Amino acid sequence: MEAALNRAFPEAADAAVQAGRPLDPQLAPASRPEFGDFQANGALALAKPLRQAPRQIAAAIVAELEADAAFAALCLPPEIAGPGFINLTLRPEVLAEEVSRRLADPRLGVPAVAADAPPVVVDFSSPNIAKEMHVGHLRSTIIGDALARVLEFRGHPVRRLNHVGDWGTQFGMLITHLREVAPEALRAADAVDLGDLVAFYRQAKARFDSDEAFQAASREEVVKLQGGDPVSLKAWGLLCDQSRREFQRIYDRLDIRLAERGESFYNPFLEAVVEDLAAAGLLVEDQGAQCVFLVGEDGQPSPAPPVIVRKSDGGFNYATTDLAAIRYRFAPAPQGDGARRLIYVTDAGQASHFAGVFQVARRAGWVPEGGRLEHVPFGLVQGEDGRKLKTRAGDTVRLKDLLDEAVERAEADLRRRLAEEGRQEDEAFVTQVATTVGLAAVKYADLSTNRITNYQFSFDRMLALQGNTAPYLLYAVVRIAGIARRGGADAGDITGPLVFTEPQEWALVRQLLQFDRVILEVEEELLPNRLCGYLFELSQVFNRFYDQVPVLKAEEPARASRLALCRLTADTLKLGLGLLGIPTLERM
RNA sequence: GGGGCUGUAGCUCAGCCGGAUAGAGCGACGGUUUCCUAAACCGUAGGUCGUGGGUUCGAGUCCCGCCAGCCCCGCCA
Repeated sequence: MEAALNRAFPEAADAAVQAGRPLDPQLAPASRPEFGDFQANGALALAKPLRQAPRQIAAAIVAELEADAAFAALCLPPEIAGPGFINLTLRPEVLAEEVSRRLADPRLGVPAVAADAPPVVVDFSSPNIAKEMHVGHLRSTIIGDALARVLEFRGHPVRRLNHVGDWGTQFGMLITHLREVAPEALRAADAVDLGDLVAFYRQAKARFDSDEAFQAASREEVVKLQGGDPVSLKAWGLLCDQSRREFQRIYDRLDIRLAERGESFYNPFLEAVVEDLAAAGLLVEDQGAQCVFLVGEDGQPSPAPPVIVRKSDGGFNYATTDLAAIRYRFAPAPQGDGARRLIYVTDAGQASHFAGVFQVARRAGWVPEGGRLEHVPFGLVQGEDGRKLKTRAGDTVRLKDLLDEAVERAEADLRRRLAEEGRQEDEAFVTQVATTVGLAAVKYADLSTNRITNYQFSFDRMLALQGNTAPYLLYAVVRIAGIARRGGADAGDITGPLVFTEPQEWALVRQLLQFDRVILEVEEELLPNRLCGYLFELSQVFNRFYDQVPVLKAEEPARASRLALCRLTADTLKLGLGLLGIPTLERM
C-alpha cells in the first residue's frame, strides 16, 4: 500500500517541480486519524526555495495527483490542511480488498525475503557454566528470542547462538578449588548438585581475589585446560554437562530454541586472530600485552582503553574470543557461518566493549561488504524500589524462582476469579492457563518497554488484567475465540466483498493493515516494544469494536464481514504474540 | 577525569525520517451490563517534555553547554 503510494506520488511531484529542484514529498502515516491514512509534508519545506506559499505548492501537487488515474483508484481526493499538509485517505473499497487479501494470506501481508538470503546470527542468553541462570539473563533471553522469531518469520536463516561462558579464568578457579574441596565433582557426573557448584564458584572467586598462591594455581590450571590436558578437560566437560541440563530446563519452559556454541568453540581460532591483527599492522605491545589501540570517528587516537587480545601471561581473553567469533561468523562456509548480520543481545554495560571489538573487526577487514554488526543493548532489571532486583535476603534472583512466582500468582488470580464467578474448571485447565498467563506476563512485560531503558520489574503490574499487559492481549484473543465457538466457524469462507459501515470497523481495519509495516520496522530497528505497542493498540481497537458493534446478532452482509474482521484480528494477535514467544489461549 | 545511557502527567512508560491540539496504562473521580467472557467500554482531572542556548517555516525529537541519576573505563565476561 505504501509502495503504491510512493509510486504515485513522485510522478506528480516531479511534474510539479519541473521548473524547480528535486522534491521529497515527505510521505508518512497520518499523525492523527482525522487526517486520513497518510500525510505529505513536503510542500512546507519547499515554500522557501520556491518562494511560493506552501498551500499554493500543495495545491499544485494535489492537481497533479488528481490527474493520475492510478492514484485516483487508490485514494479519495486529497485535502490540503493547516499550513500546507496534504492529507491522503485510501478508498474504503481498497481497504476492504486488502483485508480480503490478508484473510487468505498466512503471512498476513508480511513479505518474505529471498530464499537464498544469507544467515543472520542472533547471539543471546549466554549464561555462564557453573552458575545458575538468574534475573540478569532474563532480558537477553527473552529479547533475543523475540528478535530471532521476527527475523525467522521474515525468512532469514537465523543462527540462534548461545555464547555460553564455558572457558577462561573462571574455570581455572573453579577446578582448582574443587580439586581441594570436592574432588569427586571433577571425576563423576552429578557428584554435587548445581546449587553447590554455584556456592563453590563463589568461594573460588573469593579466594582468587584474596589469595595469590590460589590465583597462580588457577592461572596454571587455565593453561593446562587450554593446552588440552585430559584430566582438566574431563573435569571441564562434566561441569559443562551439568550446567547445560539446568539451562535446558529453563529454555524448554520458555519455549526457546538455542544452539550452544560457547567460548571454547573459538579456541582453535584465537591464534589466527592475533596473527591476522599483527599482519594488518594493528597490534601494539603495551605493558607486556598485545593490544589494538582504538581510534575516534575522526581517525585520531581514542582515549578509550585498548582492546587486549593477548594478555601479558600469553593467554587470551574474552575480547580475543569475541573477535574470533566475529571472524568466524562472517567467514564463508564451511570455515564459518557466512552471515551478513550479527546481532548481540547483551546488557548496555557492555556497549564500550562491543564498540571496541567491532572497530577492531572492521579494521582487520573481517566485515564483508554490506555486513552488519549490531549490539542490541538493554538496561538493568530493577526492583520496584528502583534498585537492582534482589531477593529480600539480598541475593540475586534465580530465574527459575522468578518464573515459578509468576505462574503461582497467575494461578491464585485465576482461582479467585473462578470462585467469584462460580465457574467450574478442571485442574488441567487451571494449570494450563496459569502457566501460559504467568510466563506470558513475564515475557511481555520485558518486551513491551523500550529495551534501552532500565526495566522496573513488578509482578503486580505485569499480571494486571488491564493496561498494556499480556493478560489484556490474551483476553482479546479469548473474546474472539468465544465468538468463533458460538457460530463464527464459517468465517473462513467469505466469497463476496466485505462491507463495513461503522467507524469502529474502519478503525479496526486500519489497525489490522499496519501489521506488515510494524514487522518490517522491528526487523530493522530491533525494538520488540514496537510490536507490543501495536498489538496493544490492536486489542484496544478490537475491544471498542466488540463493545459497540454486534457481530453474531448482526444482519447479513454485515455479520459475515464482521466475522471476517474478528478472524483477521485473532490471526494477527496470535501471529504477533507468537513472534514475541507468547502462545495464546482459547479460554481463560 | 574520560565515555555511554537515561531524564516526558502523582506512578510505570510510548512517542517512528523533525510536522498540525503531547499519547497510553495504572492510580483518582464519574458513568455503562435484557447482548458474543464487564479480565471490557465511555468520560473528567492531571504536562514549562531536566535546564539554557542554537539550527529550522516548524523541535519532546537534530546540534552545543549545564544539572541530576544509572552504567562502563587494560590484561574478568
